[in-house]
Amino acid sequence: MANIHDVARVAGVSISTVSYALSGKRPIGEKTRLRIDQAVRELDYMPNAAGRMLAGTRTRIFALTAPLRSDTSTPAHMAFVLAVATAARKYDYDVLLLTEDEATDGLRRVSSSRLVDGIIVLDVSLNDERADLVRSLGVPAALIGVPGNAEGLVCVDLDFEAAAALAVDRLVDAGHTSLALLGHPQAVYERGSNFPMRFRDGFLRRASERGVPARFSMVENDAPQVREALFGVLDADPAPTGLVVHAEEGVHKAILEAVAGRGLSIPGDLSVIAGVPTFDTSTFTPPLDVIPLVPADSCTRAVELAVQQLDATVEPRVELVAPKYRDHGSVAAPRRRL
Amino acid sequence: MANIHDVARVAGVSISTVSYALSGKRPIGEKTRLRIDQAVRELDYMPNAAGRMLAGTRTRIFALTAPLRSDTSTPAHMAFVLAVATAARKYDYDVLLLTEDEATDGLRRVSSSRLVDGIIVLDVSLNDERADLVRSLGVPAALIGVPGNAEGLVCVDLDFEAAAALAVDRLVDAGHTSLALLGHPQAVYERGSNFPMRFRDGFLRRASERGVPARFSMVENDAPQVREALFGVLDADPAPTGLVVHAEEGVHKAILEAVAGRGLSIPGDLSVIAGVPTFDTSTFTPPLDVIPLVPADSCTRAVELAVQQLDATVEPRVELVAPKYRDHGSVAAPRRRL
DNA sequence: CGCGTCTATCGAAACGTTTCGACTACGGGC
DNA sequence: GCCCGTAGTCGAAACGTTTCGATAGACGCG
Repeated sequence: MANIHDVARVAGVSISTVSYALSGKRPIGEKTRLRIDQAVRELDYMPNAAGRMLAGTRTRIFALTAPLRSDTSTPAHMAFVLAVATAARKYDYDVLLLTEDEATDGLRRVSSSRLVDGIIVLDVSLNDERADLVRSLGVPAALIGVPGNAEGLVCVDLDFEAAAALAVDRLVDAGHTSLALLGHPQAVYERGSNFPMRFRDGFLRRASERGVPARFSMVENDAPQVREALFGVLDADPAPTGLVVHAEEGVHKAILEAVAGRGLSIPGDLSVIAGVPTFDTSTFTPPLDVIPLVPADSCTRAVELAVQQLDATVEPRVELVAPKYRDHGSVAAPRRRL
Repeated sequence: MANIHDVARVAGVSISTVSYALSGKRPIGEKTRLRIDQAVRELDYMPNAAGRMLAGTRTRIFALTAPLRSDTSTPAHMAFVLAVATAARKYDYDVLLLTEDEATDGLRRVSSSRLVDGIIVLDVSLNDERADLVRSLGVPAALIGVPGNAEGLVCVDLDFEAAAALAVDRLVDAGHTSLALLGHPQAVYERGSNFPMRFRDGFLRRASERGVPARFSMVENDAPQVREALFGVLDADPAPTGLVVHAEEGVHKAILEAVAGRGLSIPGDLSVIAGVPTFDTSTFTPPLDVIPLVPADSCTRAVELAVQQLDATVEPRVELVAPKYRDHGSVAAPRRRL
């Protein structure tokens, strides 16, 4: 495998000239550069990563810590991992994957051995020990999600409260006077991530601000229980005519089936909005209006912030990404009460 | 950040002594080692990864290439990624994640810059360009899955044909005389991975060997269509009393619902076996007998084989992992024909 | 007492870059 | 004619390890 000395010899220059020609950090004569380019191609030269890391002060690697356990990993997790990896490549960074059982030890290891230049933290929970660790390590880092104590940290996340509020506004603006939110299974609210709560709180607060009665119900991820929960909600008084769903893909499908099974039409009898899913609701029958959670949005920004920390100090902050509404025709004015 | 020179100075020895003390590659005097250990703790020393890579000939990093696109990533993919990362750590290896759109370029990049010691290839498809690339790179590698042309490659995979045959045997041994397989959506068989076909072929072949009529039907991932496909199969003549399902989790659930909805009991009216899922079927209602696909099995072995290639030549091979059957009571003798 | 054989340790080279400082040659401004 | 700045190039140091070969002392043995 060719190294920089080989290239220098073939091109008839010194190695520093080769280095500068490749990095462009100093001007190089036209024909010299051509000879060097030629030699590089001829030898199929590619700089050795270890040499580079050692001499430069960058490894061009980020650690990505995702609390992945095979039992709790949804397709959404994967989408985030993917989005981080893709965003990192845009800055010529690679991604080293750390798993759940290595969460803190792994972070400690790769950062104090200087294997990585920074850390991206995924799926941050309210009481996340990785948040404290990152703070104490003092390494460039960006969290995707907001921990209980975000002091001194750089965090990025979708504005879940605003997303829920946006859903409420849409429904109320369309004329609905009674709303409901079907949420994740109870376990999700108890352990871990705080975004389901933020969505729920945003929903209830805005409904109250708008003076509209609203109920919230948690739903297990299982078709019969979905149906039961849905019917329970729809039979309330006053019966909700606007529904927001914040749940897994399977639950959405089960809800649509149950709605159809009950002889209700969307949006004729019931207006429905899907809240912050990572999957595509436009292929559902019927397609659902949606306020999507786009992993690429938060992840790109997080990587960007991590990169900035490499040669400048970045003020700690919580950046909330504004939600967007996508209309697919599942919201309409409520049918007149008889 | 302390380096090996600092440790040497504090311990009052030379750096080579420190290195040998830490690696254990040469004998070190008792009290010298104690002084070194003490210095290491005192300074919180951790060897610099880049220096190590450069001097040693190992980077202690594997590349993991997974053809992940956010649109096609199932929880199963994640389970494999996870299993590889976990297995790698057992050998003190870290995992660098390469994504779909970087598949070949990324592999080329990380291997010719010597950033990784080897490559683990996930979710190999029949006509996988990564297989050819790995062959031509001549880098230690292990594929999980079997490409069309496996020549010169080290591959590991579950023995899907044997798994299907095992399912057939169980049902036939229990007395069933007509079987059916509900498989993945058609698209899965057309594009990509070959394991669904291998499972299907194993099923049909063993059924034919056992002289039992068997039908195969592809099922879209959508509850109404699942029901339709199921009923279509059950209404065949002779009506199958033994059913094998090779599909996503949601499809399994939809099938169980549809079976119940039709007033059929498991295993009273219908015996059901789940074929090579990565999810847990013991919590279904009713729990299903299963021949599980355990990501950790193949992944651990693949990592092991990659590690072996680092300092020995490993003969190219396709290693098929033997399937195991787990009984949860969803198979019984068929009810007597009236 | 001299020799070989250990054990424990050291010094120095090597890994492959990047980057700093120095040098030459050249052109322009005064 | 001198001074300065700039383009283009080179040599050497530095990054932090691992590992080879050498050396010094201890020990047993003839």
